Amino acid sequence: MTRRPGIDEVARLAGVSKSTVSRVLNGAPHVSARAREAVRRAVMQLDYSPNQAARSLAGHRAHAIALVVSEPSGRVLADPFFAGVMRGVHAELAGHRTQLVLMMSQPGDVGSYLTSGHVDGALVISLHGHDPLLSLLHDNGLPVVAGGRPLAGGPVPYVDSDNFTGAVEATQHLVSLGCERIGTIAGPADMAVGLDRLSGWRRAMSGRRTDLVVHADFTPEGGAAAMTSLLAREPELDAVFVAADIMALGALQVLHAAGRRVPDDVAVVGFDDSVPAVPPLTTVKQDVEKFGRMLTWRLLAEIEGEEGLPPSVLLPTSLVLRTSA
Amino acid sequence: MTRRPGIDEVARLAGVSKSTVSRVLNGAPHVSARAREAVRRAVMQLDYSPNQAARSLAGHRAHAIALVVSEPSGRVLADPFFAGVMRGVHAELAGHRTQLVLMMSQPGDVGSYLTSGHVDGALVISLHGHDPLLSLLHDNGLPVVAGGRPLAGGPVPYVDSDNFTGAVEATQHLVSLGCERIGTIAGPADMAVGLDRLSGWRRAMSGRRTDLVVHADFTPEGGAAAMTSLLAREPELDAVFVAADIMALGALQVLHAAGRRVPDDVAVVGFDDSVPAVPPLTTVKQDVEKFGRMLTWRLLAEIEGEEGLPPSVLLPTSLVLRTSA
DNA sequence: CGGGTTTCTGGGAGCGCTCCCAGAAGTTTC
DNA sequence: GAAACTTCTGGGAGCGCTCCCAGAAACCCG
Repeated sequence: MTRRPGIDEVARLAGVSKSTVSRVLNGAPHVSARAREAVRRAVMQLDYSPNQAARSLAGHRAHAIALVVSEPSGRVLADPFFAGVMRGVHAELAGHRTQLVLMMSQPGDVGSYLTSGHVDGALVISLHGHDPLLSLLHDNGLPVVAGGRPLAGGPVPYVDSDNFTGAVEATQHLVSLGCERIGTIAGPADMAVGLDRLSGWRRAMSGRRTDLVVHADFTPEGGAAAMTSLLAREPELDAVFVAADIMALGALQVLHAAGRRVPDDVAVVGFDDSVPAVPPLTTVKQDVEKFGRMLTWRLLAEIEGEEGLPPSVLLPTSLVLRTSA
Repeated sequence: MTRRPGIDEVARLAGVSKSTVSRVLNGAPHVSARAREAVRRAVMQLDYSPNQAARSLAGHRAHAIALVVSEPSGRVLADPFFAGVMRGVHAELAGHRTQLVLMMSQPGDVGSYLTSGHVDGALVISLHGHDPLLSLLHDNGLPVVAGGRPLAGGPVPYVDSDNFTGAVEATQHLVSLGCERIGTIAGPADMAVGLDRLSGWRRAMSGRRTDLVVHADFTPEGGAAAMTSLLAREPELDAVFVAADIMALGALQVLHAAGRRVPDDVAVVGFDDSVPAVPPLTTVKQDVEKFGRMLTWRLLAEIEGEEGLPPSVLLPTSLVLRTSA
């Protein structure tokens, strides 16, 4: 590896000082067009790329943000929801000269790592229960935005989908179909996304039987187990609202194996619009890429110290009718 | 944000010099047990965490590796294969005090960024065609390991699944079932993973009709389109080897919509064992998490300058029999 | 056309570590 | 008991930038 050129080499070649090169690189004002052009050419010619470590050290900015997956299992990585969010994060980051550092929260060390100036801010996703991580970061003055409403509340801004309304619409659709015994495979009871979708189902079910609830963990296996138990509890079940397409995949397998036709015997509505299934799922669509973009935009704005930012953002959902209900 | 303690504060509290603290932090030899313990306590007490930027700058090590997704669309992010790999990468990285920086290759800038000492090495995944990225990095002396055999060959070590053998087994299974008109939905023609699985199919089909090939792009939509065109070309089709479960999902939808029963009318074998489907897919299983771990282990070993490393690794696959064939 | 203002520029301190070097302390060997 | 190690320790240069400061150059107005 040939030694990389430094900023002073660029400066020498361009016939200006280090300071001027630095200004050009950082888009600072007060640089003549001539100097700017000379630097640009020198950079090109030397294929210069500034040393990130030195920039961070001198500039007190890490030029990086963390995406913290607050879940040891890494389950969320396999979730199409996460993939979409990540695409959005990347899209928003493009052009910001900011790197994305991925972390999986092993309770304990992550907090102090993050608050030590290694990143300029953090996106925390898949938050469970009353995880103290968020307040830890916030109290240390690190800009943070949560992906999904934190169950514990608190001052940390968040971006979330309108899970409640989405669930209401999904369930109302099942009701309007004339279904009588409508169950739900809910998300984890320690996540807002799980509770909000369940609340939506409850709301739309008001006046009806609301005991057909099984919580699962946003995995296909969890969905399958939940479906099995729902079927055991109510063999006459004729509809189910599944709080995530990924769980619906498992549920669909169980229904198929049990000889129940979908939608004729059991109508199914999912959430996320993230996976193709047989039969194609009627589901609540959310724009996950936008979710990721909003999250990132919000964090970058926070880092830049912008004023008058909305505390939180709720993204709309919409029901997509297909075959399963 | 209260000012973070520096290494000299730790040194003062522990009653030793900066150098000694540094040695303890980096696990260097020649430190007395007494000093080591004193430093450990001071670190604890101050909740000290070293400044990464300064470490990198002074130590000429970034303490980070990049995971480069060589695909602008970000398609691969949504692939369960990628999720598994990422879990493996993380697992292997744990305990190595090394961060994971995620990059999506926008041809051009990535190369010079990576070779500028911002990371100690790179994992390049989802390589298409004769992408010059790999040789660019390698020629600049950056440790690199490819995830999936690079089509262009070259000296870069890689980790891959035994796609050829997997495809042979999958196809042989269809043949042994007595299927007559066996098609394949192959992966992209500019990726080794696509070509190798296709070669496997061809090999197992020797002596038979091998024109029923449609390439697709590892997405459900691509799989659906390919299935449609296959069906149009050969309505009597009675089996299909789909080079990825994620594409099989789309294919299954098309078969279902066309009124073809699986496996009675058309037998389907997938690859990856990554998604639950209706009916459950007979598929070629690969251990993606191990894939990620191997990749990372290999890269870290390369960075450490270990000798006698295997040039490349081929992971075994196995056929999992379920309902679809 | 002189004083103010604004735009541009270079010099150089210092960010918080690592790592080389040289010296102190402790251990072995004949 | 002196020489020859080995183990431990502190001092301090320097990694490659950013950013503050002060001075030079250009511009503006009455």
